[in-house]
Amino acid sequence: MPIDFRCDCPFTSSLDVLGDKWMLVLIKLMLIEEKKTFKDFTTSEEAIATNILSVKLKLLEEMGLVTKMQKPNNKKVYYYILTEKALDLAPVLVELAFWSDQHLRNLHPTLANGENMQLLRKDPRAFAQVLIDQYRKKNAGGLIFI
Amino acid sequence: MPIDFRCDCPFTSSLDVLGDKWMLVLIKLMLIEEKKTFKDFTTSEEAIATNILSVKLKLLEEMGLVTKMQKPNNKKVYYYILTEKALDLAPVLVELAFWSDQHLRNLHPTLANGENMQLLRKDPRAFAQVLIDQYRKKNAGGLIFI
DNA sequence: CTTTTTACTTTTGTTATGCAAGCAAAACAA
DNA sequence: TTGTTTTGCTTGCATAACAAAAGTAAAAAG
Repeated sequence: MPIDFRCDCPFTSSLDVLGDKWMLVLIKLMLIEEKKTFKDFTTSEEAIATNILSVKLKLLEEMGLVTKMQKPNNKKVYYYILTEKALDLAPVLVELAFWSDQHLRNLHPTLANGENMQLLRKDPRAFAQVLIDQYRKKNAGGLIFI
Repeated sequence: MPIDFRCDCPFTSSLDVLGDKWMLVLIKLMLIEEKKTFKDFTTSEEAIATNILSVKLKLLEEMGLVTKMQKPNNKKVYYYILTEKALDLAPVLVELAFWSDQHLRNLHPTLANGENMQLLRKDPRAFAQVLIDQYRKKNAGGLIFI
C-alpha cells in the first residue's frame, strides 16, 4: 500500500517514511554492521521481533530502499541489499550519531566511543562517504547476480 | 521516566529518543514554522491530536530539547522554545529534507518546492546554520524572561 | 459578570508492536 | 535415503502506543 503523506513538507514527508522505531535502525544494521540475511537481523543487539522484521523488510523493499536477492547456491536464504536511495541516507544517520555523541552521553553513559566515533567527530561528511564506499565495495560481488 | 536505550549504538540511541512519528516534526514546527504555543501546534498542517501533543511536549521538555516559559503578561499561555540541544538537530532535519527532495518526488508529486529548497540543495550545511541563526534571533527577546 | 481562549485531561476506540508458537521449504547429516 | 536442523516467514494473542472527540478548569477579553 502507498504511504499516506501528512502534508507537502519535505521534513515531515521523510518522517512519514522513516519516522518510526525501526526503519533507520535496519538501514544502519545493513550499512554499518554488515547484516544481510533475515537471521543476521534477528541476532542484532537491538533485538527486533521476527514478525516486525518481516513487515519492515517488506516496507523497505516497497519503498525501494532495499533489494531482496537469493544467496548464490542457496534457494532459501536471501540477501537484503541497500539501494542507492538508501545509501543517500548515510548523512542522516551520521548526523544522528553526531548528535548522540554530543548530547546523549549524560543520559546514556555506556554509549559506544570507539575509533569510528573519532572519525565521525573529526569530519562527519567524510565519515558518511567512507560508509557508503565501504558498503559498495563489500557488495559489488553480490550485485553481479541481480 | 527515563528513556530505555536498546543498546550502546549512537545511531540507535538517537532513534530511541527521536525515532517516532512526532518528535522531529515538532522540532521542525518550532525551528522553521515559528510555532511556539500549544495552539500554534494544533493548527499545523500535520494535524497532531491534542493529547499526543501534550505528551510529546512533556517528553521534549524532559529530554532537555524544549524550555517551557510563560508568555509575558499572560498567565495561561506558554511558549515552547527550542534549547541549544535541539538546535543541534538542524543538520539532521536538513539532511532528511535533502533526501526527500532527491527521492520522494516520484511518490509524492506535490512535495514543496519553494525558494528554501533551492538554498537547501545548494548548500545543506549553510541552510542548517541559517535556520539556527534565524531561530536564535527571533527568540532572543523571549529568552530574557527565563 | 459572561464569553472566549487556552492548555490540557478523559474517554473510547484503533493501530502498532511484540512474544511465542507454528510451518513449509531447503540444507545438512547419517 | 531419511530424519534433523536451519531458514524465512506467518499466525494467534496480549499489550502498548496512538488518535479522534469530548470535557474541564482557569485565565483573559469584552
